[in-house]
Amino acid sequence: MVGFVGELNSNMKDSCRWRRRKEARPAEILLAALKVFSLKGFAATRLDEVAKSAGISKGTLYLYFDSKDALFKAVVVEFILPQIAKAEEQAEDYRGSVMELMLKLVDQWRCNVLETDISGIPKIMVAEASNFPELAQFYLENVIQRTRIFIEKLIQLGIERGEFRQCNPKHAVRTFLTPLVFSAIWKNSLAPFDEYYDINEYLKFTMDNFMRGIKKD
Amino acid sequence: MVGFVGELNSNMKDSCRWRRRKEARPAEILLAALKVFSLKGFAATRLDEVAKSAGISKGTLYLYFDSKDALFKAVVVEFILPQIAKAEEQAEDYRGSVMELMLKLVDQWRCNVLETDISGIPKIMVAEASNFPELAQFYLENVIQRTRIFIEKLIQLGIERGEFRQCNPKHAVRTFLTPLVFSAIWKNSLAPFDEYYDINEYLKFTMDNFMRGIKKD
Amino acid sequence: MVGFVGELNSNMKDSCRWRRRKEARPAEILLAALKVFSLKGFAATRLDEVAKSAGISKGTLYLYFDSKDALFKAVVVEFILPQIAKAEEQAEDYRGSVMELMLKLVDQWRCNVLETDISGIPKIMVAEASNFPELAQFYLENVIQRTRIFIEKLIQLGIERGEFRQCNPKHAVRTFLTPLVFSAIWKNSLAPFDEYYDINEYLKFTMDNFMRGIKKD
Amino acid sequence: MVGFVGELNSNMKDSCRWRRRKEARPAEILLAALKVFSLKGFAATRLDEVAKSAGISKGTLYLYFDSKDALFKAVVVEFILPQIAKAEEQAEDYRGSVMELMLKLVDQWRCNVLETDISGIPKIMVAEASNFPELAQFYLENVIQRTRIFIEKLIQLGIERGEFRQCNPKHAVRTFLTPLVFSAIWKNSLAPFDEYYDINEYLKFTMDNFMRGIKKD
DNA sequence: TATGAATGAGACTTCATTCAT
DNA sequence: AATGAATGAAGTCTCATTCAT
Repeated sequence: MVGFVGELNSNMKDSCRWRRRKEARPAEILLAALKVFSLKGFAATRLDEVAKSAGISKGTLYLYFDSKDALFKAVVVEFILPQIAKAEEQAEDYRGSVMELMLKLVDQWRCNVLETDISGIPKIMVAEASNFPELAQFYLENVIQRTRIFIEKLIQLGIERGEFRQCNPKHAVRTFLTPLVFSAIWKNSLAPFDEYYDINEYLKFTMDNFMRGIKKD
Repeated sequence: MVGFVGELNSNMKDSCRWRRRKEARPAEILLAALKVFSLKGFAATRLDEVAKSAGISKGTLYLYFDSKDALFKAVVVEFILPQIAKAEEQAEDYRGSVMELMLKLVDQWRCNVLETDISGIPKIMVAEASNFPELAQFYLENVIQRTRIFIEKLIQLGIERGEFRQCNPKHAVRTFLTPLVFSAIWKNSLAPFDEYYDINEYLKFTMDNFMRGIKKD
Repeated sequence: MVGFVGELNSNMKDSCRWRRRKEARPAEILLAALKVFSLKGFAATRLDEVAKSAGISKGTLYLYFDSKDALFKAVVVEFILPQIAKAEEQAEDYRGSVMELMLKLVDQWRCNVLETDISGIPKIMVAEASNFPELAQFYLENVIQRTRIFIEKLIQLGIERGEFRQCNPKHAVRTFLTPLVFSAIWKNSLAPFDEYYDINEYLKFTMDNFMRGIKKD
Repeated sequence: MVGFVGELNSNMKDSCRWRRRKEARPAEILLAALKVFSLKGFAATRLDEVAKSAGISKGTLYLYFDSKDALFKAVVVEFILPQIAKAEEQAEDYRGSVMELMLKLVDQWRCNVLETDISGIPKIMVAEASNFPELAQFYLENVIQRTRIFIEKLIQLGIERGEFRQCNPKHAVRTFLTPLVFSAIWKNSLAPFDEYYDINEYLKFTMDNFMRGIKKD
């Protein structure tokens, strides 16, 4: 439930609260911070709450992060970069049609991001971009653009192979990515107030419709 | 005068919480507040700044709005409801294919929302939903669900008329709306940091691809 | 007792606490701050205490001064510069021997600085110089060096007129000023713990001995 | 071992408050603390910095000193008392004129105090007196007054021997000591920001002028 | 109606002190 | 004896809100 960071803690029982845990602390703090930032946004997040949620005192936060700003940036940077890397790896040795690969990537993304706390990051980036310009810049360059380039190549390949119709890949990329990002944002904002809706079904439909629209013939 | 909004709230507890205090409409205040909230988010918005931007003193704000919360809610409610009404009107007397109507609605929405300050509202709703549960509830019921139902009927009609293939309209609605909402969110968050990109072209492509995917054959 | 700043308040009774006093506030705050800084030093001074001593709330301090640092600097700058100007004026139209003038200046200094709260400033400058390098720089240039140059000219004149023996004025200046500055420092540090001692008598003796040592023959 | 200091405190309440906890002398700690306290003042001194400067961990400080207060007091007491004793010894067997002895003492003081880190102590005493009343009391009794009495006897002797003119020794003592103490204070406060100035020359001049003023004829 | 000076609760942050190792 | 991670009290500073004018 806590995603990949949780693994670091999995062999630690609550009983060892008294243990020195310098190694594990940052990951625990980041996880707690991700949760609270995702829920409340940057300004409304109280460091007290993050600390309590991480099982430490407020002062201890400052042993690991210089400031609330630094913690926020670390949350974004530390959680998101491994996801990009992981996605790129998955694509590397793929054999098969571009369409199949793209659907597979959607599935990976669903498992690794959408269904974990990491899904909170797009929302906090979107909400706080103008308050953290350098972070926004960083995110754009290292996450957004990197992803766009990666997907654009696939679409280009699909066009060349005759899987996809002739079209502007720049638009196609964004059309493909929008439902993914949006479902993460929605899940962490209004979905809890909305009636139940199976996001899997949505992704399936949306992607199917995307492929119907973009495939040749 | 106030009744319009009041009616919509009639099924909410404490409904008059974000009603304006005075009859005179401080449109400048709401406009200024919309701008600042859209840019900074709720918590990072300073009432000082809103007041200055509206050309009044901070104290005067309190003649019209009970609190920062109330101002925020008023911004959302006052700007967004007329948009829904306007969209519904436009559909009413339409003669022509469903597809044409839907594309026309996209265009209307682009002019009336995306290219105005109103486009800031989806972002602030998404960012602050969990900090304003009643507002989230209100927004969902009066904006999101109302829009969904409206569009769902169109899609249903399209299917019945044989314009669209047989499919689950619930998913189709969300697939259709996602690019609209997302482009508004993006414009008010990361777009200013992104390279230039013509959002019109994006909407055209996305909607075209949506229609290619959903049309019969 | 409060010195020249007090005059600004002299026509205001306590009863008008409820009055707007934007004009008078800064002077009141500076006076209170001077007292507390003089007593406790910079770091040990609590803004709560300054505020209470000035009869205002903690937040009000920030309407007039950006930070504790800014308040501290303002205290030094605002109180000390007028003293320098006043001293220079007094010297301007003097007719008489240099020795008489210098003794008169000592007397003026005693009345205007030593016996007022302003005497606290040399101590706080000395104590905090290394924590406020720019302030130290400012103080040296605008207070210390200006005073030295002023006195050096007098001594030079005394030598030329044959009142004083041939000597290095650079050293004579410092020899003359040291007891003045030191008595201000002492009064605001260890004197309260010391046995009673008439500082007037000290100044008289010290200056008399200085003049005995420096006069011709 | 500890007795030496202990005896001096025997007439003070709570005298052992600033005694070292262990017998082993952490001379490095006191030296490091002297430096940092002299530079920054009491409150602005971080125990982290003292520890680092002494090459130990922050926790280790507490093996030797009960608190920051205790460390501060120990610094003052441990460094200053031996200086007094040393000065008194030097005077003991002196054969020659009082004037010569006094100038010799100035020279000793210059070597042993002014040119060492011990010169920082007068500044920190002056800066922190009111925050450490008992320490101020102790310093006055065991350093200031002891020195005054010592010098007063010399001056008295000088008057009796006809070296000095008839004058009030109480004032003469302070006039003699002021330049010494002040030069130590200055060196550790504003001097680093001031233009270069040879403090030796100053002392020579000042003492020469003092003697010119006080000698018979 | 409009102002803006004043407030004070509440947040971030620091750092002396503790204590399990 | 020595460490350094952890704590939490206390301070600076912010800003929504009030209220006398």
